[in-house]
Amino acid sequence: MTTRQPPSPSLIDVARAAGVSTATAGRALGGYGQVRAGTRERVLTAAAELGYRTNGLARSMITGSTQTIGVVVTDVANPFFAIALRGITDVVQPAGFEVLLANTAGALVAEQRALTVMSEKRVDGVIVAAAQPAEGAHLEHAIELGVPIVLLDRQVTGAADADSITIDNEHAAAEAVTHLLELGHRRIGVVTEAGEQLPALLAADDRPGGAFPSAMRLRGYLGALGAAGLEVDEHLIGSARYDRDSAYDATTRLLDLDDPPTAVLCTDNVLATGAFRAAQDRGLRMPEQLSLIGFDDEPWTTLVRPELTIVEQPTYELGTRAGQQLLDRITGGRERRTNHVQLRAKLVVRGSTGPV
Amino acid sequence: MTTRQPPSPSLIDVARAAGVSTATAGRALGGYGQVRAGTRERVLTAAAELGYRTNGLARSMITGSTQTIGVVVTDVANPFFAIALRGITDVVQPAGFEVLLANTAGALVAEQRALTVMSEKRVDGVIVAAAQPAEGAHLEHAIELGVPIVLLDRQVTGAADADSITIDNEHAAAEAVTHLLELGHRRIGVVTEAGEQLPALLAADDRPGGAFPSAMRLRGYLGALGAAGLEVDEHLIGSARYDRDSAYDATTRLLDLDDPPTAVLCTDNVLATGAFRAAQDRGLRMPEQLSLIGFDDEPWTTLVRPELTIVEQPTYELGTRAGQQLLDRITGGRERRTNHVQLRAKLVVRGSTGPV
DNA sequence: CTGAAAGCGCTTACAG
DNA sequence: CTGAAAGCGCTTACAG
Repeated sequence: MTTRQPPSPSLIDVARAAGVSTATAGRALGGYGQVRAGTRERVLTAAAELGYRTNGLARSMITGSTQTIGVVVTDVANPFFAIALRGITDVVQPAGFEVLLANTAGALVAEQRALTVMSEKRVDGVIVAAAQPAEGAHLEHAIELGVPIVLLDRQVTGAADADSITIDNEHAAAEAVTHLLELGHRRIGVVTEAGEQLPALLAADDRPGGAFPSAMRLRGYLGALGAAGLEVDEHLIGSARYDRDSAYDATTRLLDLDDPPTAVLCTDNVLATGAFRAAQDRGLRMPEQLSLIGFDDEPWTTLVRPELTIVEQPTYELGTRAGQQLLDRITGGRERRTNHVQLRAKLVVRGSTGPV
Repeated sequence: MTTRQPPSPSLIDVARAAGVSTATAGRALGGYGQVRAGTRERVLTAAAELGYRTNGLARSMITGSTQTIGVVVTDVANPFFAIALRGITDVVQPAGFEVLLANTAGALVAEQRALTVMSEKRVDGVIVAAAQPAEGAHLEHAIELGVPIVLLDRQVTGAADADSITIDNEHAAAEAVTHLLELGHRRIGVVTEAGEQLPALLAADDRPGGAFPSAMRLRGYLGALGAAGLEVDEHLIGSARYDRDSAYDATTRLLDLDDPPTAVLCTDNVLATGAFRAAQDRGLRMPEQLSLIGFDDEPWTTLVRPELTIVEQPTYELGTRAGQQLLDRITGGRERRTNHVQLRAKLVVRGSTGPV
C-alpha cells in the first residue's frame, strides 16, 4: 500500500476544523494556558480526525528546549558503555527527555563534530565519555555556548566547567593490589594499556586532571606497591593494546620472566580475557601457581574455573547518576557550582586469588 | 567561570556584521545557492567572530529533513543490541545522520510513546526492534504518516509496509540440531524462552508473520527433529525465563529426567550461561556425557573448557544493513517495494559437542 | 551574484 | 477563556 503521503496537517488546519484560533488550538493541544473544557474537546476531536501531530521543531524553536540530551561515547558496543547508556536512558526517558547518541570510536575529530552537531540541534545538555582526556577545548566551548556537560567515566583537562561522574579507579586498583599483598604476594604484575604513560606517572606526584581510567588504575597499582614499601619493577608492567590477543602476549611475556610474578592484576575486562587464556594455555593452576584479578563483573568471570576475583564497577549506577546530574544541571541552570562525583568500585574475592 | 550566557547570535546578526542580507549570509554559511567568494569570506569571518552556530531546528523546519534517524530497542545493555547499534551508527553517522535512541525495556507502551515522540521530532526514519512482534498497528500508523521504518531482528504482524532485516533463526537452530543428529544424538533437549508458544508452533504449519527470534528457533528445532523422523518429546523442551538462573533450573530439570538428553541446544546466549553452569555443577564431562550448543560468539565461549560450540549471528552486520536499508528508503522514497532481508547465521563447532 | 519578502508551524505576550 | 498579531531563525522562490 503506497499511498502518496498527504502533507501533515498543521495547527492551522486543526484550528479551522474546530472553529477556533490557532492560539486556542495550541493551548488545548499543548496543555498550557487556559481552555474551556468544551473547547478543548472540540479541538482534540478535530486533531484526532485530522491525524494531527505536533511539530516538535516549531515548538522547540519557541520554547527554547528540545527535551533531548546528547550522549557521546567511544564505543557503544563495549559492555561498559552499553550498560551505562542503559542507566542514562532509564533515568532520562521517564523525565521526558530523549537521547541523541553519537559514537566516536575514540577519534577526537568525531567527538568535536558530534558536539557541534548536537549543539546545532539544540540539545539541552550532553553527557560525554571523552576520547582524549587531555583535550577539553571543544567541551569548554560548548559550555560557553550554553550547553551543560557531564563528563562520564573520565575527567578532562581544559573543561573546568563540566560536571563529572567517575569511578575512583586509583583506589580500586590499589585495593586489588592490597588484597594480593595481604595474601603474601610480593612479585605482582599488571597488564595495562597505559604502559606508555608509566614514566609520567612515576614522575608526577600531583593528581592528574584528565586521564584515562587505565592510567588511574596503573597509578593505583604503583601507589599500593609504594605504600607497602616495595620497589616498582618495570619488568612486571605488561603493556598491551586494548584487545585480547595483545593482553595474551603481554601476559605471556610476564610469565616468561626469569623471576615471574606470582600474581597479576588486569586493569580491564577485555585484558582479563587474554590474561586468563594465557594462564590457562600455559597450564598454570590458579590460584596455586598464579593469582589473577580482573575488572568488571562480566558473565564469564563466574563460568570459568576457578571463578575470577574481580573489581566490580557500579557501571549502571554511573549511567543513572550521570543522567540525574545532567537533568539537575538543565533544571538548576548554570549558577550551580560544578559537581564532581566519584563512585567506589568493589573488590569481589573469588577463586582465582590465593596465598602465594 | 559562570558568565551569564549571551543569547546565541542569529543569521540576522551575522548578516548585519557582514553587511549583506540574511539570504546571502544563509547561502554562504549553509553551502547552498551561489555566493561570490569574497562575500562568502566576509560572512564566514563575521560568523566566526560572533561565534555563530546554525539553528538546526529552524533549518529542519524549512528543509523538511532533520538528518536524524530513530533507533528503538528493547535493551541497549544487551550485547546483541549494543553491537547492532554500533553497526547502525557506523553506517549512518558518516552519511551525515544522527541517532535518536529509545530503550523500551520490552514494554509496548514505551515503544508506542517512543514512536510518537520521534515522529513529532520529525526524524527521517526509524529502526525498531519490536517489543511485541504481534503488535504492529502503531508502526503502520507511523509509516502512513510518512516515517519509513526498518524492522530489526524480528518481523511484526500488522506492519506490512515496513522493511525488515532479520536472521534466519529457524534455519540456524535447525542446523545446530542437524549437527547433533549427525553426531548420533537422538535425545536432544532445548532450553528456550518460547516454551509457552509450543502448542501454537506444533499446530501451525504455515510460517508465522511476526515472531520472537526465540520462537523461530524453537520452530527450527522442531522442524529438524521432524525431518529426521523423530517424535518430539515435550519433556525435552526446557522452558526458561530470560535469565541465567531460570536457564540453570530448566537445564537441571532436563538432566534429572529418567531418560535425560545426551545433547542440549540453548536458543540464546544468556540461557547458555545458565545451562553451561548447570552441566558444570553436576560434574558432567563435555562432550562425553553431554553435548552443548549455545548462541552468539561471546568472549566467554572460548574461555570455558571445553570451548562452546555455538551458532554465530552476524550481529554487527545486522546493524550496518539496517542502517543502509533505512538510508536507502529515506533517499529512495516510499515508492520502492518493501524489502525483507534475511541473514544467515553460522554454526561454529568447538569442543562442547561430540559423538554420543 | 544579491536582496526583499514570504513562509515553515508553532508559542507568547497583550488585549479584550 | 479567547483571539489577532508578533516572532522564533532559518530557506526558498522571485526579481533584479
